This record gives sequence, C-alpha cells and structure tokens, in this order.
Amino acid sequence: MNDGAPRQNVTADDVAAAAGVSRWTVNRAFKKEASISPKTRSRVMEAAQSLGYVPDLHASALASTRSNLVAVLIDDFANPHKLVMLERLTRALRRRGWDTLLVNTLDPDDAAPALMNASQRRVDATILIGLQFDDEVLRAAHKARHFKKLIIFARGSEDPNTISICVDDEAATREIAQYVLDRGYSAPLYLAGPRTTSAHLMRKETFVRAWVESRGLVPESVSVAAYDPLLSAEVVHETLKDRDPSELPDIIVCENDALALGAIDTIRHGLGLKVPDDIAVIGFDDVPQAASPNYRLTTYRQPIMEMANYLVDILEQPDTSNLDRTFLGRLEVRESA
Amino acid sequence: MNDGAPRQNVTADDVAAAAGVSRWTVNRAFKKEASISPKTRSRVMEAAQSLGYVPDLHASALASTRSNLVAVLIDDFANPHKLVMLERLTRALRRRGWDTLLVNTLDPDDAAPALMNASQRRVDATILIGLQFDDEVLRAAHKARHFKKLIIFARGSEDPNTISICVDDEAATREIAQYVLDRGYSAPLYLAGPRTTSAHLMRKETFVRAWVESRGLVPESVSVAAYDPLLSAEVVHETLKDRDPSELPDIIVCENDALALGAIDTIRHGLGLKVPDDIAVIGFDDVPQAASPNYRLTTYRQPIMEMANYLVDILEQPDTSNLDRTFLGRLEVRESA
DNA sequence: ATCGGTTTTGCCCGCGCGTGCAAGATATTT
DNA sequence: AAATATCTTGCACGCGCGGGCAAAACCGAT
Repeated sequence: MNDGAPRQNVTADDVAAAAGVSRWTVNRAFKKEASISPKTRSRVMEAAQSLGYVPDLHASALASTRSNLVAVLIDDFANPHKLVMLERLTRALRRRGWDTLLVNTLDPDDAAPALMNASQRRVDATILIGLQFDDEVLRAAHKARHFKKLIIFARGSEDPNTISICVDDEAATREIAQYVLDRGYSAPLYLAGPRTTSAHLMRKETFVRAWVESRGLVPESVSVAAYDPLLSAEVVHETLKDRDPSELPDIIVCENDALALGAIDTIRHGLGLKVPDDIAVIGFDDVPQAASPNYRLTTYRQPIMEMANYLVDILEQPDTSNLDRTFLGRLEVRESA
Repeated sequence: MNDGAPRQNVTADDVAAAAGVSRWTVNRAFKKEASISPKTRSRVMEAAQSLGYVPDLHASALASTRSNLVAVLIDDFANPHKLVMLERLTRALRRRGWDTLLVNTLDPDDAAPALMNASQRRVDATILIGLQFDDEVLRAAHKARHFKKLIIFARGSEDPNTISICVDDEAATREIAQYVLDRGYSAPLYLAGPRTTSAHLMRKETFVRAWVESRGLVPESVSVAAYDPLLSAEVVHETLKDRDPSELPDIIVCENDALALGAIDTIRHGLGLKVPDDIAVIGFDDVPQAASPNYRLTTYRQPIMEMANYLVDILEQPDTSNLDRTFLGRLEVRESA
C-alpha cells in the first residue's frame, strides 16, 4: 500500500533507510546536478515515491542561501494587463522551478511591510509589477535584508540598485507617433497615466517630442490618476464633453490599453461619437479585450513572454549589475485607429 | 548609524546580546500572545529595530507546525473576476499575517506538481480559485503531504475532504430567474461555462428547474468551454447567426460576467442587434467592467470581501470539518436587462 | 520580612536539509 | 597488475527558531 493515506513527516532519513543509502544521498537524488550514479538515484527515487517523500523547501532554504522563491509585488488590479503579466510571469517562473509569493500592495502603506515580509521569507528576488513604486518604497526595499535582486518589470528605472526589464518605450512610442502621422491625424490628445518618480514610462514625453519635431507644436495631453478604465472614461468625458466638434481631437493616443478602453467607452456612450470615424484611439499593451469585437483596438504589443523568460534567466545570474534590458514589441493594427 | 546599509544575517542572538536578554525572549517579543513583560518587549523591539532584525519565517516554519503561508491555485486568467478574487483574497490574508503563494495551473499538467510543490513549502492551506479542479486533481491534493486544509473558493463541492466557500447559487439563480420572469422575458437562452465534476456551480441546473416550474418548458442552453469573453462571443455568434429574428432569444442568462461580456459584444457587433432592446443580457459576479458605460450589465454581485474574511477566519480554526459556508449576494440591476 | 501564587525569563532539544571535505568504490592508464 | 585518476558516497556541523518545562523574578497579603 504505497498509495494510501499520506503519512506525515516523511523525511529523507526514512527514504534513506528504505533505499539502503545515507540521508545525504537521498537529498542528492533530488538535486539536479548532483554527483550521484544513475542507478542509486533511481533506487532512491523509487523509495521516495513509495513513501510519498518530497524534500522540504523550508529546511532547504534555511540550510542554504537560496530559497527558490521570488516575491511579486502588484498594486494595480484594475489594469487587465497586470493579470496578463502575472500569468506569464508565474508560468515562466514555475517552469524553471521558482515559486511565487504574491504580495498585494494596493494600499500604499502595505508596501514597506510587504517588502519586510518578503525578506523574512528570504526571497531570492523581488519583482515589482505595480506602479506606485516611488523612491520611498525603493528605499524601504534596500533597507530590508536578504535582497539579492530587485527587478522592475515592464517599467523603466534609472536606480542603479535595480534591474529593469521593459519594452523600449522610446522606440515604441516613435513607431506609434509615426503611425499617427502617416494616417494623417492632426489633432492628437495624449492620455497619460499617473506619474511616479523612480520607475516610469517615457511614453508621453517621447510622443510629445516626436510631435513637436514633425508638426512644430505641443499636442494636448491629460493625465489619469490610475490605470483604470472607469476612471479613464470619467476623465475623458470631463475633458471633452463641452467642446465644440471642431475642437475635439481626432485621435486619442493612450499610454496603455486600460486607458484606451475607457476612452472608447466614453467616446461612444458619453459623447455619442464613433470610433474611429469621429475620434480614433490607439493603445499600448494589447490586452485580451483589445481584440474583442467591441473594441478592435490598435495597440502596441509587448513581448511579455520573452521578457518573463529573460527575467528568469537573470535569477540564475550570480551578479546583479548591468542586467537591465529593453525589448521591442510591435504595433498591432486593428480598427480603432 | 542604525540606518545604513543592511547588515546580513542579523539573528535573534544578535538582538539578544544588544538588549541584554536571552534569544528566546527576543523571539517572544515578536510573538503576538507571548508571555513577556511590556517593557522587555519594547526594549527588545528597539534593539531589533536598530539592528534591522526580523524573524526568519523559514526557520520558524521549520521549527513549528505552522508556516503562515497559503497556496492559491488559479487556472483561469481570462476571467476578470478571478483578478478581483485574487485581489480581495490576498488583501484579507495579508491583513491577518498570511502570505500567499500564487500557483498558476493554467496548464492542467501543472496541477499535480503544483500541489506537490505547495506541500514542499508546508503551506497551511491550499485555496482553489480556478475551475478545472476535477477529481483527479483533488485526489492528487490529498496524496500530497502537509495538507491541513483544502479550500474551494467561490465554487461548491461535495467532497468531504474539502471546505467550500461560495455564494448560494441556488438562491442567487432563483432570484435571477424571478427577475427574468417579472420583467416578462419569455425566451431565455442559458449560457453556461465548462462543466467539472468535483467543484461546480448549480446555476444552470437551478435556472432550468425554475423555468420549468413556472413556464412548463425547458429553456434553451449552450455551453462555452472556458470563461473567456472572446470564446463566449464566438459561441453565441455561432449559435444565433443564422436564425430568423422570431427564433432569437429575448434574453441571454449567463453563468458569469465573462460570458456575458462576450455575449453583449457579439449581439452588437456580430449580430448587429441592440442590448437590451433586441436581446437582453444578465450576468453573474459584477466584475468591474460590468459597470462600464459600455456594458451597464445587470448582474449578481458576490460578497467577495466577506467571503475572503471568512476564509481567513477558517485558517485559524484547528479542526477542518463542517466549515463549508454559503453566502448571499444581491442583484445589481443596470441597463442590460 | 515571609510566604504562596503568578508572571516572566532561560534553556535543552530538535525541525530537515546543505556545505565541504574525506573516505570509499570504480574506471582508466601504462 | 599496479597505480593513478575519477566518480560516488558518508558525515560533522550549522542554518534560525519554537515547544515546553524549570528556574528566577515579581506581586501582594499576612
């Protein structure tokens, strides 16, 4: 009966006894690149299987300097793109043997304790995929112990203690600006998200610069306090509701899809106008809903899976310097612009 | 300089030395209900603060039988409601001192290893908020060691080894059915999600029964293979595209909002009809998008936060029997039906 | 000051595994 | 066949903390 009710607390010693080897040999059998003969390993594995043994990761983390655990901090649950990143990231991590500690820092006061907590769990890296990571949080992060790596995902950062993995915002935004110009739009409104200091996007700045360069004037822009479609809808409505048709933008260029979706909703249902005929919309991220028959959003797709894989590569790297990297995505043209 | 670069490996012994007490007293200071005098505690805490000490949770988990860690398994990233649940759950957990191990089981083959892995981390409970948890996975779960609690969140289960926390599907669906009847709809189409054996929803069955009871006939129903708006849109389109207007349903009752959003998209953009004038739509969950000006979806709201808090209550309970509980939500009436 | 009761503190032992080295077993070479 | 090189296995020690009990300190009442 090797299949019955799970016995509690099967340790490597039990397996060692069953397989007629020492405890250390048992643990070696479970270690990928250990020096152990194939046949002892398989004998051990059989014994382990029949006893229902698996190595205890807490003990392992305690005894060694690695935990195979990373913390993922997220504070932006209204943005559908975050879910996509979370999915890709956890999948990439798990495939290569890493576990994910999910930390919700929606409440800004949670950030510092959350970081503390991650360090209590000896995480091998902390990954930030939220947005409100201002200097204070970064400082808290560095004060906490056990921080081998601090990775900012899908967002740039110049902080030297930080590794940033993101799309090349400058190139992407220039491509978008070029597209807008090529299509003959002349009155863009740039819809930006909240601004933070340490970790940021260069999208708005780049778009403005590009527009100035080719048209000689600064495009209008508005900023939304969160990447939330509902909030975005409100802001766009407030901004445009009383305007004379001649004063309306002919395209709204959005910092990301969360904003773009809200913009489309408001254009149709708040202003009673058509997309793209009256006002076109262009997004960034290519969230799943962008492809829905309702939105058909033209948007810039980030290579998230590739970025996630690079992140996992980094985790194995011993040193921590010069690991920043940017990626190139591509514009997904649909009907909204 | 108690504020400089983090020293590595500050242990309770260091703090003990600094505070002039024994190591055990230091750890007691960090334990909520320990027998320790207030002034020793504050002295210890000061020393800890200035050394940057925090207790190591791995060592703690190893030495005791609790890890203060729970695993959350999720396999359904296309459903926006999952993000909401994840957010509420992690927040409720963190507020009461629990950490969350996020496990992506999108690939069904991942489920068993994922469970294994959770047990390797000695999680105090495993929470299922995905859907594809059929009998096989549950069996794997029980075979894995260290499973103190297996909680199925937002979904029913009759498995006796399992704790199910969900909305009262029967009551909710009867309320929906009554609403549909009261509003005078006569040709409903029930749009159901994928069926699993162990953990399930009783929504479709209840709706059908209710309809038969009051109208004497079985309503039409269709099932979608995943709670994915895009897939739902396709299925609805396939089902209705060639019908004579007289044969169209006057309302689509959806098992959840993910399906409902897709249905609305297709009604408008695939069939060129109006919601609710031509076909009304009613959902379940009240995801954030349901409130958007685009959808204005009438839907049933689950009290997720309340459910999450109950879940955390349960974690503290020593025994594991008879902890199932159902909750009541309420119908959020908007314009889609 | 003394005693019983109560609170607070100290400490042994063990949780399960990894590191690094030495001993043992095998394979290879001449 | 002997000697060396190579691979495989065993082991002492320590990672940082918690349970539970015994010693110590404290409290108020006599």
